[in-house]
Amino acid sequence: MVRTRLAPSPTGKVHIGNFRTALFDYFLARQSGGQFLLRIEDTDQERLVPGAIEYLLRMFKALGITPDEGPVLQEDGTITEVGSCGPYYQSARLDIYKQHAKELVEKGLAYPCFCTVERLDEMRKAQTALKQTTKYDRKCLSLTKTEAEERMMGGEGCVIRIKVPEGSTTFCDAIRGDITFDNSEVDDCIILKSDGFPTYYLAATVDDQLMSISHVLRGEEWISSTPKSLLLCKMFGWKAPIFAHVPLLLGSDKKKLSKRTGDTAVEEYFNHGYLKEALINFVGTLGFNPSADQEIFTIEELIEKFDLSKVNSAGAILNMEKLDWMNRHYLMALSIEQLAERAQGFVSADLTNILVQRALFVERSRVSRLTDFDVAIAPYLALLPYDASILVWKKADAADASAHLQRILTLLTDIDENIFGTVDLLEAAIKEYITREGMQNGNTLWPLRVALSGQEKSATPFEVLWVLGKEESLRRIEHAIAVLQ
RNA sequence: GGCUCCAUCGUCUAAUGGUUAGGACACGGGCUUUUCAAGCCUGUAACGGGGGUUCGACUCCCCCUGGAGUCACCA
Repeated sequence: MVRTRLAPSPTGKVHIGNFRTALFDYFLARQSGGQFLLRIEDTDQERLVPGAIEYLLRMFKALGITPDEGPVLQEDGTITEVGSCGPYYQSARLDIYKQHAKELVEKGLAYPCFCTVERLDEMRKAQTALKQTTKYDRKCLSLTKTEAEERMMGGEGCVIRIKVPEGSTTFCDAIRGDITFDNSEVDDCIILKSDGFPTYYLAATVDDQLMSISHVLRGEEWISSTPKSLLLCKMFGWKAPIFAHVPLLLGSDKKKLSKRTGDTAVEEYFNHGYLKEALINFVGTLGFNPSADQEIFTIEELIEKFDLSKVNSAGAILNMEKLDWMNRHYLMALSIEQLAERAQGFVSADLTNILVQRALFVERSRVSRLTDFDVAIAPYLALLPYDASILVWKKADAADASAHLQRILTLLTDIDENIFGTVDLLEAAIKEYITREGMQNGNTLWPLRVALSGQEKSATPFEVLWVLGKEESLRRIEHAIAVLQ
C-alpha cells in the first residue's frame, strides 16, 4: 500500500520545489490507489508564522491537489482534520516524541546532553579551524545516569542526542540507487530539544512510522541527513520507508532556487497569471518526462504515467519561457466562459460584460498570462487616439482608405444584427462583399481593422467587429472617416 | 575543507550496448495572411575530458574536471 506525505513547516509561502514534491507524492499515491497525506511540521516554535497553515491549504486547493488525510480547510474558513492517524500537527504529538526519545535513552541508544549553545559554537569553531568535520564531541556521553539525573533535578536544561554507532549506513534511493555513509560522518544529532519539542529527525521518523508512510519523497538537500533517519528506524526496530530524493529546482545561477534568482512561491506564479493546469504540467514534468515527444499532459495522464524510477537525478533550471508557452497553450484551450472566470482578479473591467468576455477570448492568443489581459483588452473598452496616417494601407492613400471605409460602413449599417453574433459570419459577409464589389482585401481590411482597433497591430477586423458589436463598430468607422478628412 | 549527489543542444528532456543522437521552449528561415499573434513546414544547436570493458559505447567501470547539496536546540 502506497502512502506518501507532504510534510511542510508552516513558515509562510509554498515553495515551488515543495509543490513539485507534493505533485510526485500525489501522482504516486493516486496511481496506486494509495493515500497522500499532509502533515504539519510545526516543531520550530521560533519560525511559526500565523495563518501559514490556512494559506498553505488554500494554495493546494487552488492547485486542485487535495490530500486524503490531514488538515482540511472548510468552506467557512475553519480547519478540521481528516484521517485516522492524527493529530497531523506535530506540535500536538509532543508526548509521542518524548516517549520515543525516552525509550532510546533507556535502551542506551540516546543520551542527555547539557552542553550550552555557546560551548557548541566554540567547539565547532575549533573544529573548523582544524579542518575537521563539525560534529558533537560527545562530552556528555560520559555522564553517568545518576550524574545526569542530578543535573536534571537541579533544573539544568538538556537535550537528547542519539548515540551514532560505528559502521556505515546504506540505503537504496528510489531515484539514485545505493548511497552509503560512514557513520563516523554522522553527528550525534539532537532529537529532542530543551523546550521539549523534537527535531525534524525524530518527529519525521516517528510520524512516518506511525502514519505508515511507505514512500518518503523529499528534496535532494535531505540526502545527507538520511542516515539519521535510517539509524533512528534501526534503533526503534522499524523497517524504514522507501526514500526518494528528487532533484533540486535551480535558479538561473544553477543554485538552489532562491528568492533572488526567481519566484519561489506558488503564490507568485498565480499572481503572475499562470493557470494551475500550466503550473501542474510544467512543474510535474520537471525532472520527469513520461514521453519522448509529448509536452502537454493532463494531470490524469501524469498520474497514470508517473514512474519514480524514471525521475531524473540532475537538478533542473526553470525554463520560464516554456512555462509561458504552456500557459498560452492552456489559455487557448479555455472557453469564453472559462476564460472570464479565470480572469477574475486580473482584469479591472466588468467580467460579466459580453464585450469584455469576447475581448478576452479574442486576445488570448496574443498574451501569455492573465496579467497581460488588462492592457490587451483596453483598446476594445475605449478607442485610443491614433494618427490618421496609420489608417492608410501601404499600397493606397488617404482618399482610398476613406472610400473603402465608407463602403464598408454602408454594408455594415445595412447588415443584419445577427451577423454580429459570430466571427465567421462577419468574415463571410465582408469577404463576399469585397469580392462582389471587386475591391481588394488589403485596401479594405487594413483601414477597417485600424479604424476598429485604433492600432497597427491587432486582431482581425472580423474579430474586433464581433467584440465591439454593431453600434460601437459603426461609430469607430465613422470616426476614422472623419479623422481622414 | 569533510562527506554526498550530479553531468546529452542556451534551457527542459528522450535514448537503458548498435539511432543520420529524437522531441519541446527559445532563436533563424519559410508558408498562410489585411497587421500582430496563433497555426503549419523548416534550419542552427548537445553526448565535459581521459582511460578502460566490448565486435561495438551517450549508455557499464575507473580517474580527472566541473557543478550542486549538506555539515544548527531550522526544517
